[in-house]
Amino acid sequence: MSRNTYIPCLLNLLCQYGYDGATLSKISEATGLGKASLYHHFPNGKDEMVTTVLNFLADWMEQNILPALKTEGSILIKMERMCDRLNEVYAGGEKPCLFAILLMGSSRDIFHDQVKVILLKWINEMTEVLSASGLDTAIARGKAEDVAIAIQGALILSHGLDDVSLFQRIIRQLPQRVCG
Amino acid sequence: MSRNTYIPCLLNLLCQYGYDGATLSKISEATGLGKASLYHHFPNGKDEMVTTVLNFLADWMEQNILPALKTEGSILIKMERMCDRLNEVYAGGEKPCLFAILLMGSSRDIFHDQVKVILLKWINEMTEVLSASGLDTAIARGKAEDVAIAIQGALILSHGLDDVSLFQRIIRQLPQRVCG
DNA sequence: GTCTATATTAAGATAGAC
DNA sequence: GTCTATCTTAATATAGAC
Repeated sequence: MSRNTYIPCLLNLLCQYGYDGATLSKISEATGLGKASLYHHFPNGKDEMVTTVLNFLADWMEQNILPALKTEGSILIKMERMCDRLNEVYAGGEKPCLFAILLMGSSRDIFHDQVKVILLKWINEMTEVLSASGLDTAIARGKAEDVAIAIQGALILSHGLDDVSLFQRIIRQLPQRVCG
Repeated sequence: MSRNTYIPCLLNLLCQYGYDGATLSKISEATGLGKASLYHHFPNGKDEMVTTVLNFLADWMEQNILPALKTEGSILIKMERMCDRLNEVYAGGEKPCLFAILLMGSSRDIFHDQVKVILLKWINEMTEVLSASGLDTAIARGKAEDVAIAIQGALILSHGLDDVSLFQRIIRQLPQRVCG
């Protein structure tokens, strides 16, 4: 069993319980591995597990979001494809964003730099695509930021209000909104 | 010393360290009270401290955000006044939102209901103001949600990217955007 | 590569003196 | 109303057998 086997399980635990709440006991139970076995796969303990998950998410973005932004077609099409993938990974708004989770509270100092790199890559890529369509660079950057803001905000509010329809509406309207 | 004395200190600790990270030891040090003294003021421990802070924030909203929305003037003016207060309470984007913090991770189950009530009150109030100006109710509701989404998303991104200019831009543009 | 058993630390919480 | 001292539990982490 490679350590990659446990990444989806770790991601779910972190999303559900947060960094502090995802204890080694819970991880042990969910993975079916004893604590000592977890340290065999992740010698640096929980922080290494989280870093591994973040690397996985960075890869996922590279292989899903960025290709969606580079497909042939209009900006509208590109944004629709990206939103489809975001809708998948956030399970229609049911699943919170690990980036936001790790940025709040005690885990922030540990993982902030890694999260920042991922978020920046996403926003930079959107900015580039929008610029390439002839938009002024500053305007493109602002629109890219607005997309990330809307996604993150919609996830927070959907969880806070127990109403995924907020996230779903944002996902549906975003492509048009970026083009408008 | 009433327990209200310690609310600003508790709020800061919770915003900085999160629910799990704001330990009784840190609270004891920051307030200058021993652990046993903290239990004198908050017999139910940390959860009662957090609930007290949430009640304070609900009051703060009642006395700051809602009045701003009810001042004389156009929707633009109302929104500008509300944004001024939000800019204050979030320290220009430097300070994270306790609601978002508590909604993520292990504290979610404990405080979700209380947070939901506060967020709903805010959104409902904005919806009412927008409706009163002649807007269709569903449209008004959507715009109100969009405001909350933009604020929450901008706070997340500003912290994630170490760049409060995102929050400040959103705060600046929101009033116009709601009216557009 | 997985386990049992355990070490170490720190968390939340309480008793009882002053 | 605040304190010192202590209790209980659970967290991360490790040693060493298999």
